[in-house]
Amino acid sequence: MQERYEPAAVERAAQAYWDDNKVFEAREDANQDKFYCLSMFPYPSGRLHMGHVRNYTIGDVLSRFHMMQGKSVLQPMGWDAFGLPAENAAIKNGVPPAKWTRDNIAYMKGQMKMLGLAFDWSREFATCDPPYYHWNQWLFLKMLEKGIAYRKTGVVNWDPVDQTVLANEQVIDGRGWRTGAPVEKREIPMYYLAITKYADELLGDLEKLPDWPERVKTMQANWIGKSEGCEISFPYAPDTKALMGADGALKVFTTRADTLFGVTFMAVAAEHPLALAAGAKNAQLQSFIDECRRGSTMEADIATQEKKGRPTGFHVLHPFTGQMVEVWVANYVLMAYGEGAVMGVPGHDARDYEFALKNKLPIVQVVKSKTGAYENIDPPWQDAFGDYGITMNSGEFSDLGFQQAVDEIAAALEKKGLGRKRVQWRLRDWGISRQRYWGCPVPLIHCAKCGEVPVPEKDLPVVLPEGLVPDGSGNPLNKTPSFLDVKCPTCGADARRETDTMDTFVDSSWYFMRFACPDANTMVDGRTNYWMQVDQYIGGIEHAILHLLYSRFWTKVMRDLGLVTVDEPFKNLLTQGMVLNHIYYREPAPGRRDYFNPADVEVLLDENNQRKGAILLSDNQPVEWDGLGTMSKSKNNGVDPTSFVEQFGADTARLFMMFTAPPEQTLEWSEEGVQGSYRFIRRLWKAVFDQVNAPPPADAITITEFNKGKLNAEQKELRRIAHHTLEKVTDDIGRRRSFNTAVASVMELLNAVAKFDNKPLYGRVVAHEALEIAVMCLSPMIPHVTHVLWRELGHHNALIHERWWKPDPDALVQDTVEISVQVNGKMRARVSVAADASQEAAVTAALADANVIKYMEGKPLKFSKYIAGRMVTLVV
RNA sequence: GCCCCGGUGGCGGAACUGGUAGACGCAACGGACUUAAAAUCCGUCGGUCGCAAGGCCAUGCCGGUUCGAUUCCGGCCCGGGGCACCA
Repeated sequence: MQERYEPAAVERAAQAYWDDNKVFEAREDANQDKFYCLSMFPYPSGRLHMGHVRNYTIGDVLSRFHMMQGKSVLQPMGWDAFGLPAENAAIKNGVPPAKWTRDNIAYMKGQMKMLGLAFDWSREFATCDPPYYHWNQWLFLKMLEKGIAYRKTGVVNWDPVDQTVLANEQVIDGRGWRTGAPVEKREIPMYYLAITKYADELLGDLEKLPDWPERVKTMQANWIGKSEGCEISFPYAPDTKALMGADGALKVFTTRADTLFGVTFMAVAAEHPLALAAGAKNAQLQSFIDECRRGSTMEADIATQEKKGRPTGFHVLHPFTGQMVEVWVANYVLMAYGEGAVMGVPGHDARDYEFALKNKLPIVQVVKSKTGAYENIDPPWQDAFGDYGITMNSGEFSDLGFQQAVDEIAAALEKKGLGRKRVQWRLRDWGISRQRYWGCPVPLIHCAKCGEVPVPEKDLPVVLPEGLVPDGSGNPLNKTPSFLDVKCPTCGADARRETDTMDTFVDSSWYFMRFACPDANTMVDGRTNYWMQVDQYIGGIEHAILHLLYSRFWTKVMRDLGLVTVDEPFKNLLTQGMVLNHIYYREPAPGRRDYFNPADVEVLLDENNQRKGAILLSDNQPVEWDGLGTMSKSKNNGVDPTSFVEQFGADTARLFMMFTAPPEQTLEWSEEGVQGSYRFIRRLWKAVFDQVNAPPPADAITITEFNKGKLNAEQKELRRIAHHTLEKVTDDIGRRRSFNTAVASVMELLNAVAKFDNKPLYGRVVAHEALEIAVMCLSPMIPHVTHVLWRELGHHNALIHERWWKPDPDALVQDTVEISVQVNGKMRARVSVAADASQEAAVTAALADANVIKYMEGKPLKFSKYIAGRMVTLVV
């Protein structure tokens, strides 16, 4: 064994062994437990960033750990290959998206291989491969048959200069990113998937996911947003009857029917039919409606914009009092939620209150608090009273609690035919049409005679032509006759192919099922039922809602079509935190910033070890610090995985990421931390080197039942630490997924080995066993170096093929334990008691301590408790 | 604006079910080795009072529950993620 740790040689040797022996090719084996471990597949953006490395390392640690538990492990990798950046690159460089994407995949795959990840590459695919997206199209047609996929209009961002639809991220301050033209909202026909049909199940089945983070489930539940409330109809007043040309009513949905008597106005969205009809008769109102139609479609923008409204001049009637209530158009009412109209109750809703104050509308109090606050205050008071309380000023419905008021009002409305209780979901159906080239084609044909005709199954997949180069002005498929021109499958006449492609979330909604059977000539096969569910899914918290919800929905649709047996795709979910680095810059001119990579900057500390500034190493001149941010090209604070591995090796990168922060938290990059991880691996290498290169021990015998009892106290203690470490690491990786504490405990073990005297009889055997445990425990995190060290410790079997050891119960027993003693909640002493001491014995020992006696001040004991192995608490 | 999460020494973090706050690592400081540097090894390391034993303060801020709160409850401040066409 050589004394020096050389990561490049070690990693080459270990990777060669794994490749040559196809160690990570997964096999379906009915006699073994299976473990399907999946990291979210990447978008092939060009190069791996450290966030990817972190994500895949977490998955790799778990995969290797479960392999060593004797499970049949599947850890696949693929590419989420359709999407906007490829089109942007094409616009910039004139390269077809397909070529750009496939080049990126080749480069990033090389980077992944360098990291020694235990991927089964035989199952790799990209979502832009026709044999994959074939089944997007096939399932879309099945959904069309079932009525889950359907057509309706939807609102998009429209760039009037480029005559093209823009993604939200292409809208900058309300203007098109390329043209600078003010963006308009435009309604166009689109295809939708009826995810709302599954709203109840998607909400209820969150209970079937005990191993998901609570916060993700909460976010999903709030997103689905089940509200129980009332639908209420406000009949048209005569003026509105005349406008709309018929009897009718303005429908609203509310969760606060108890405030119905507080209605002082109605508000409808700019797209509401009543608004459109009124606008046609009133130029001023029409210009306000036009103003609302400009600007962003994003909810965050709508919710933060100034609340504006205009009266329509038309009225509806209150369902109980018959009073005339004026209808307003307001920019904060969303057409997509509920009925696109709300009743305005300024006394008891914060947004309505703000709106009423601004527009000088009356405010009426109809609920008072149970405690007396907000009782009969002359409006306008300082704020809306939004809490539940007791109704007042509500005719026959006064003096009721919230639930009773809602129940009685709903019943009365139902009798009049003007309302009923119902459930409203916040969740909206999923619009999947994209007016873009680089995506999966929607398999439909438009025929002048037959209308919209599905592409027959035998003609699937509809293959996307790969050589086109978008130029930013619309979808190039619309200029490609070879794609566009097609015969109608029904009547044979000339017809036109649909040019919309699918949202890329479709591609990622079932890729995890295809990894089970990437070569199948059906969508999925029996192997999918073998591998599903994904036992462990790992990815960024930014996917907590959309991707995970769409995948759950898609899985349920496939289940209902009889394609799979599972109804939830991901058993256990880990949402990993982001990787941050420091940001440094100089401002050579106002508004212009030059950013510097943290690797080229030295931090200056003051006498208290506090950061006082930083200088650029190349010129020793100061640079400004702008805090921490995600690694990005624009801030020049990225760390390139390839050059990192060349310098330190993959194991150091992996160890640093696993040790520095728990997986769910953000991770701050630190050059010193990297050095620390590298140093630890060198220490481990040196410890094994010292062990195997010392002269052969006279006591080269294993720890057996026979001689365990002959160990001295120090040897027993090292064995206890070693087996305790094994126990803790097994639990930390297997149950808690707490990799940083697992590493920390092995560090403690190695510290103990360093202090250990291996000269006496059995000493070297005990040290050898401790090092074997350290190497095994670290192997999921740093697989290359441990692969080599395991061999050096005398094992013929490769470490990845070893079964994970179980701690020796004999090694773990302790005769006495140190416990703490609290008097009246304050720590006062530590005493030693037998490990199996009773409460009585422990309390007696505690009461004998001098410091305890001092703080008891001779007072009688009122209460005592022994928390086994930890502490005694005494109250006087 | 709405939903969710987080805040602990100079720094990253630990404390798993309400029971020893600061494991492990980094930085810093002192020492050994060295012609020297690097590397390595040994030691100190929240604040404060004390010769010491030991005491007091301290987990973003304010308040509460409890024998006991980083942990539970209420209110606030700050930072981050998501908001449906970035993926």
